Amino acid sequence: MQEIIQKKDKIKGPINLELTIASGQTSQAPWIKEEESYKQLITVKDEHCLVKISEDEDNLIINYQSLRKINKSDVKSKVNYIFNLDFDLNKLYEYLELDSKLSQTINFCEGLRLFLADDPWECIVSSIISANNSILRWTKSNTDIKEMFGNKHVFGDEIYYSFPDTSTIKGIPLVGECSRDLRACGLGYRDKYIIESAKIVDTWDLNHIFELDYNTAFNEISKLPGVGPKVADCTLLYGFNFARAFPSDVWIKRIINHLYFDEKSSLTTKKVRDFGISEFNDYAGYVQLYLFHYARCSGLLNRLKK
DNA sequence: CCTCAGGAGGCAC
DNA sequence: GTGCCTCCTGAG
Repeated sequence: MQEIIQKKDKIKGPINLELTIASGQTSQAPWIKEEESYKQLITVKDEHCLVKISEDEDNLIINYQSLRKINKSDVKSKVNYIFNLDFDLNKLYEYLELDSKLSQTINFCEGLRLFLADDPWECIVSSIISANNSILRWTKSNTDIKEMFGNKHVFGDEIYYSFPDTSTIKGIPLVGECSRDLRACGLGYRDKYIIESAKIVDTWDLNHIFELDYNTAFNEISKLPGVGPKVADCTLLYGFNFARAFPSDVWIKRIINHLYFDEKSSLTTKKVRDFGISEFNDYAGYVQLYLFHYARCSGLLNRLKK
């Protein structure tokens, strides 16, 4: 087990691991909590690496191990990427303070950061599963896919499963042909979307998506079956770190409607997406994250249900 | 038993 | 382009 100590005062703004991991962002299933640390199998330069992250008052502590040799600096930059530690949260808070509707979110979201995907392909699948679904079922499906179809990795007495790649998933038979099918993971009719998407992504170089401008990337990713506007934006935000993406669902529509429009206005999720992108620009993704978490914690979400 | 929530796809207009 | 229905699962 190797160790990386990262001083919190070198990070721009606060970091709350618990909040970030457990806030229901659709990039990946939550990391596993073990006493005071969180652990997960991630990939570092194509090598599988078990990471355990914890914190004390002054430091983030990253412990890691892998079967083959990997560079400490590569582990550090991947973990920093996943927890968006290079992002300046203080600047975001200065921006949120300018709008009284947004400034109230800070109290509920102190240290909440984007929880970015270790693997963009995993994020595409988990975002497809999130559509028309609940967080509880979504989490279970993601975990089941890894355990049923992923590769097993043993570290001492601990067993982890990596997320199955496109060539594995595209070969999974549809329901009825085999008992070990995707529906056994509880994801319902989305099974064919995932298998068909795997066939398409298998012919893509996903790293290419990172290089595109946001609109082009949105059009590209929208070509996949099961990927509509909301899922495309989730994928671009959490899987490819496009800060402008503003995932717009019924919940964010209700919140935006309540805060920025007449209660009786006829907003659609599409209009809300356009509003979010043009209003919040490069902070759109964070504003969506903060508004949703604020609404859930403040009780606003429950009031908007009625 | 029934009803409901949640986005994408598909079809009608 | 907009409106409406179905897809599956688990919770109530």
